[in-house]
Amino acid sequence: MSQMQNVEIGLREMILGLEVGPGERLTERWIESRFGASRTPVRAALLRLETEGLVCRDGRGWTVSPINLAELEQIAVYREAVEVAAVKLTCALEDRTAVEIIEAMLDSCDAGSPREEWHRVGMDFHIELARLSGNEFLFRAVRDAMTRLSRARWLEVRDEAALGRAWAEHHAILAAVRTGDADEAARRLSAHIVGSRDRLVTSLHNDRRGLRARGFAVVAA
Amino acid sequence: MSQMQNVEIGLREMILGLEVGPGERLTERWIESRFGASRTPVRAALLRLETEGLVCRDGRGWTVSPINLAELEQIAVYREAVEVAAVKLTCALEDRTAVEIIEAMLDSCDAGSPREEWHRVGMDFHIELARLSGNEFLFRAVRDAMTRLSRARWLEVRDEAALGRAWAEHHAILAAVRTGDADEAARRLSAHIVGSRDRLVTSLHNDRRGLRARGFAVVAA
DNA sequence: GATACCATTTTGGGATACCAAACTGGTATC
DNA sequence: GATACCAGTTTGGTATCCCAAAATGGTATC
Repeated sequence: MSQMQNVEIGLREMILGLEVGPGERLTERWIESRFGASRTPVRAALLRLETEGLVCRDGRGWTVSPINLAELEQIAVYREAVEVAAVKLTCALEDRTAVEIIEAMLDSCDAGSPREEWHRVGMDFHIELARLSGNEFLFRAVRDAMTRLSRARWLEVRDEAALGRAWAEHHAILAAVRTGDADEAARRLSAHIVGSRDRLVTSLHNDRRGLRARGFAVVAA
Repeated sequence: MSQMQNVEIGLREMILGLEVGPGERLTERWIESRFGASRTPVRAALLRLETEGLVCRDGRGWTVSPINLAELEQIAVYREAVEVAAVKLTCALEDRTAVEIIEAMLDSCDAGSPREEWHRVGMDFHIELARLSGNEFLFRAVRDAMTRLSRARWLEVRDEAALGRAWAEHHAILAAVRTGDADEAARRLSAHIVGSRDRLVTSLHNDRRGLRARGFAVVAA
């Protein structure tokens, strides 16, 4: 494992896990000492994370990207476009048995599962569903979009009801895919993405004061 | 202008302009001497171009990404998803007068314009059309996809008829956008992308021997 | 007390030195 | 002639050094 991957993976985990807060300043020297690497791999890692939207330039320096409500809304529109395209492709496949793997993944989560598990499975559902399409670009688009959404989903004040609703919607989408009903799958997927976005943005909007109090920069829509 | 941008822009131009052939090996030291920069900015530039898909790793080293026919086909599907989503958003806007700027851009190309001009305008049409949607992610997706297509479009043996057809299709799409007919715009845009892809892939497939003879790596579909 | 100014420190951009791994070319062996 | 092997070279990965610009903090001035 090269130092660059070390820093890239470690720093990404810190950012996605909110160990460094959105909006926080980062210095190359701090990262250097934090991971015991020199500045060369640190800079390489920062350049990569910049393309993922997890860090951004702040004048000359680096900043952990703030949570941006306007961006979250735009991402939802983007997701709708690419995820619906992907699921339609998947429905057109002859062999759609792979959906069962995703169903098993969903079912591995139950009431006793930790929050982290629900969080991860909720993202992987969309990523793996896109992967089934076989289109590398649609897949990467979904994966990258979910990465950008990851922190916001952590911050969302999720009630149990929302988790259960998402779980049911995911299953309904898979059921449509299993039968090859592209229109039904697309309709349900669209509704799911739009609904999730609304709940997420509303929740973050209501909580933005508390989040800022925790040192998390939240940019309004 | 920082050295990193220098190298990034210069190397991107060399790759897109086919001054370095698809599949060609690149060494950091060669780029270093070619642009009079040290390895630090060279590495930063390579990392960026890697995310654009213009260079890729080849074991430990770097390679100018080969032309990949399978990738071209997948990109077309991806483009269809994001461009259609973007144009539908644009049709839903109240103020769509900005399409006139794009029409003027198209009209700036005539029979006397150099090939480079047609090439650039043909890409910018799609990029600027996506920009009108106001969705940053859809815009970036289209821009990045067109960047990846750029070299293949150069290699395509274009007859005048194909240029004229694309020009007419572009105008027809804009006409539909101007009247706000989202379905019509989407239909025409879809057909245009699919048709362009077919011509492009067919042309490259037929020419792949000649291209390989020129030292251009072409990966089959 | 507010502010303008200057010395100091910090920071990112870049250049270079060093190293280990991979590659190359030639040679010796069969 | 083919092949195994070895020394020399090249290459990317990393660490470190230098520099100019920006941030910082203290001080003098009003």
